[in-house]
Amino acid sequence: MKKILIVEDEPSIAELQKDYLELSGFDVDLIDSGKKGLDQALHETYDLLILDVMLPEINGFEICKRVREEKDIPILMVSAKKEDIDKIRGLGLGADDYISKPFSPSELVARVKAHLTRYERLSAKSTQTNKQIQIRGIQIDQASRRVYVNKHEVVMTMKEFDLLLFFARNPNQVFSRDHLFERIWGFDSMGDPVTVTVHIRKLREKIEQDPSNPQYIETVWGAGYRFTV
Amino acid sequence: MKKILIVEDEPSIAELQKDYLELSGFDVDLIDSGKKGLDQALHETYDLLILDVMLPEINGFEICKRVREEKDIPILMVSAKKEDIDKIRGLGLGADDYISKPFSPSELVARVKAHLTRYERLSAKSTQTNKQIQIRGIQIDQASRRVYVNKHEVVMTMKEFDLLLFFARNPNQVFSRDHLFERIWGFDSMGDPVTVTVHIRKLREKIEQDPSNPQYIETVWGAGYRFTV
DNA sequence: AATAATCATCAAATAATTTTCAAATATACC
DNA sequence: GGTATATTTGAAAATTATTTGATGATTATT
Repeated sequence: MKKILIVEDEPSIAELQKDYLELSGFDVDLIDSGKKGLDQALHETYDLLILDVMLPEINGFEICKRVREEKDIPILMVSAKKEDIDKIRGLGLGADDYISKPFSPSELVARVKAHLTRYERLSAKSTQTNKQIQIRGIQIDQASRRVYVNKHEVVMTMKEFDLLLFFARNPNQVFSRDHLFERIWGFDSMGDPVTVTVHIRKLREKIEQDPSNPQYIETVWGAGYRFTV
Repeated sequence: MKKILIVEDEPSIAELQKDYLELSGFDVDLIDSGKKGLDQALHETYDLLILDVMLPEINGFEICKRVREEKDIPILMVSAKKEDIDKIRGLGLGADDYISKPFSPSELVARVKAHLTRYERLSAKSTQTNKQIQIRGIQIDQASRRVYVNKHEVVMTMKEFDLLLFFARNPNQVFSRDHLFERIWGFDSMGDPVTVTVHIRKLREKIEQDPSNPQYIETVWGAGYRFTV
């Protein structure tokens, strides 16, 4: 869950922001003074910062600049004054975005989400991990089409891989030979579904400890096969 | 000088954008069709992209998605429709910002500047490494287009270099011949994807110890090729 | 304009996968 | 327990994909 810090001294606005962001599933902290806000931002870990420009003690510009020196998180500035907006733009403060008051709460939420998404994209190459399927001792990397059984790589042929992937994506369901043939081979493919059997065997030889006693791909008599989790 | 690509089919708007951005010191290219725009965006180097959503042939969403898969530059989407704006937000396209028509030119310039600044800030750390790719025994210097295998320079032709660079940027992923052909040769390029094969071989002859037993660019039967790290 | 380098095309050779088939084995039902 | 039905298995045949070398076309360089 993403943590957001809001530094805003006007209670009504602060509460409005907090409510909407929490409703969208964020973990929100609220602070009403610039001094405390800066301290909190520097010493706690947040994923995003929302700063009001006009604040007691230390203003939003100053906080932005100071935080930016140390932290690399998205910072959104909020202000009612047009001059402020220009200042945010012009001055190289390192703010990521600005929102002018009055703003619609949904606009705020949209911006927050956009910045968090972008930040994730730029910082971590998280794209790699979401293509991985891990089921019991079997790990499937879709992008590289590699399969590991108990951490050891097992080289699969195309049909074997497709079959395994299909099972892994639909575990604990029984599929008939005909059904599997349609799904993996294509519904307009000519040929005989019995060929599925042979591939099941090949697959078992590669992933099962004892292929005649399968622990992953089980035979369901009269119905088909099931990848058991 | 920062290079910007605008993909916009309405000449009056396109010219307006171009004029203002050039006045602000940017180097601007203008393209009026989605297909050509995507091709240009993928094969030239730009610092920022401005995409109209409604375009002939290929729309802005599609371009955004495809460019994002390869390039890590700010993308601004432009649209008149409110539904589009919502779509840009909602769909995880990877757009960095959206601008609704009609827009003030100064607003556009401000946004462009903001995104370029932010992007520079974020990539500042990795800037050195950005131009150099080092994978196992292979070092690629993008700026000079030089390749070193085990510290020894290997001279590459254009296609060989492009192919290697693409693989190096996307390691451990299987790409089909068709996919590679689209990416390296351009998606609207006529010709046959089998030509990829020949270049793969040439590349292997240059970077592999034993080209018939490749350690870097592996053949994944029935699926394509994979640059293994 | 000549030369060199690169790129595209093709067909033969090779390699790997997929399919087929029949015998063997297992399961369900009477 | 016996029979019909379903599944497994092994090996060979058929198919499909990839590699390779040679050749002509294109492009850049001198």
